[in-house]
Amino acid sequence: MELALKVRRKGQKNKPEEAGASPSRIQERNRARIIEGALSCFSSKGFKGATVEQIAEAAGMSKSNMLYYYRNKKALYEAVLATILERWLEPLNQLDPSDDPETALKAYISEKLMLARDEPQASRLFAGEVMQGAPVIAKILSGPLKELVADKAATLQKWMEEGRLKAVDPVHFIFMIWAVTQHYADFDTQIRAVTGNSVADEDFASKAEATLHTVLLQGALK
Amino acid sequence: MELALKVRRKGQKNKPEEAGASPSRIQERNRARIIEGALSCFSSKGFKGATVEQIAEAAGMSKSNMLYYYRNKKALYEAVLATILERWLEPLNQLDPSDDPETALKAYISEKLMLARDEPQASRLFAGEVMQGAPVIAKILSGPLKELVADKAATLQKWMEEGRLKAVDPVHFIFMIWAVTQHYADFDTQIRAVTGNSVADEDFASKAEATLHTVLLQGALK
DNA sequence: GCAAAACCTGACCATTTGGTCAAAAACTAC
DNA sequence: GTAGTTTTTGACCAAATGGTCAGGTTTTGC
Repeated sequence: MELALKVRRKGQKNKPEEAGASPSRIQERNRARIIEGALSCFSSKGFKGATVEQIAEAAGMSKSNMLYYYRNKKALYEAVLATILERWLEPLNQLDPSDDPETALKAYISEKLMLARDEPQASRLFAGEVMQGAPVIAKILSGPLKELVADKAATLQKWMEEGRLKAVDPVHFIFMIWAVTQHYADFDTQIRAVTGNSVADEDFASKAEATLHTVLLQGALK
Repeated sequence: MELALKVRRKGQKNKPEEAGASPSRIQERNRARIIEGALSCFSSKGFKGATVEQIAEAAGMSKSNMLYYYRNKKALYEAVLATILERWLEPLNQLDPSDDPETALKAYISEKLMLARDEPQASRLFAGEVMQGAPVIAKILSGPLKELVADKAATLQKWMEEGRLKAVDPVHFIFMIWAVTQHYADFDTQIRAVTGNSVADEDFASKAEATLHTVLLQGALK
């Protein structure tokens, strides 16, 4: 099993910075650890607040070794963002014009809420990046994301014209869904303080999901 | 006009740290400048990311002089948070059991949205503090805020029992209002990138307000 | 087994940064 | 004007931190 995986040849250096060549087992493992540790640190302390030493410790290796894999702090930060970005924006894609609006929206809301539950750190990192003016991901927001939103807004618009959805501004409606679902990750501390519970708790998550479904769908469906 | 304002006497030192004695004109002015500059810096760069030098510059004075008014960075951060906190949590108070639910909720949503428009930096600072685990305001969240939410949840509950509001979880409904309104401040960068507009723009704010009213109220009213 | 490459380490350094302090300047009350 | 107080400054410092580097260790391909 797993034969012929080594493509690298002698005399062909494979510096870890260059993503081209196939990474070794060690590299894969360490890269994953580093990203994980960095996500944890960056999301809870911000870019400046997280130190490379802390991240290295969270990743279970020395600072020097970590810097062997990622040139510097900024490159590491960008790598973490790149890792979470796709998964973060992707779910919106599942909205299809040929779907039943109620079913599709319900599923989308649930998926976003589960994402907030399962990856709260990613949510917070993303939020932090945007709140600081999105210095790293600005182009993605005004490029691919903008197009994606335009596309899905058109889908909502179509449903409205078919009389299956109330006439509300589709873009603002999308923002509403993002806001209420991500809130459960980003403001988890506040929610814990106020309710004693968190979206990590199954019953609480169900209650949240039910409320979002009721309000958003009854508020939007015709 | 403005007679007899000087209460201080000779031989009675008035160190700026002590909030007791009446502050001088200069002190009042400088304190205000500092808080303003600090809010701007902290909200856009986070606690660690903002340097005392930058804050001092934003406040239009030397670092040393700023530290004459606030012992250290942490004290300054706490002062900024204290300044915005009351205004931030207060609006919820206007929900009164004797109000008409539709009118009251509409007004509350609008007020929160206007707050996001007028004080986006405060919103972002608050969000950042909570996202990092609310190290400074934890006690306020689990104390006064928790009580306030419990009280207002009871108000919503009463409206539900009177059949004037759909039976949804009142606490989650409050969270929804917070989430969608603050989103316009906290994610302003993303909203700008995607739509080209911001809640700072009047027409855009109206559109947002209308959408929030429609969805949240139609989703909650009976 | 033996290069060569990949991986890892600890010592080291330059810079940034929060904060101190002594003394000068400006203001206030009389 | 002058003495006492408040305000302001700039020089200074210690700690933290991001990053480098020379060299050691392990792994890999053959």
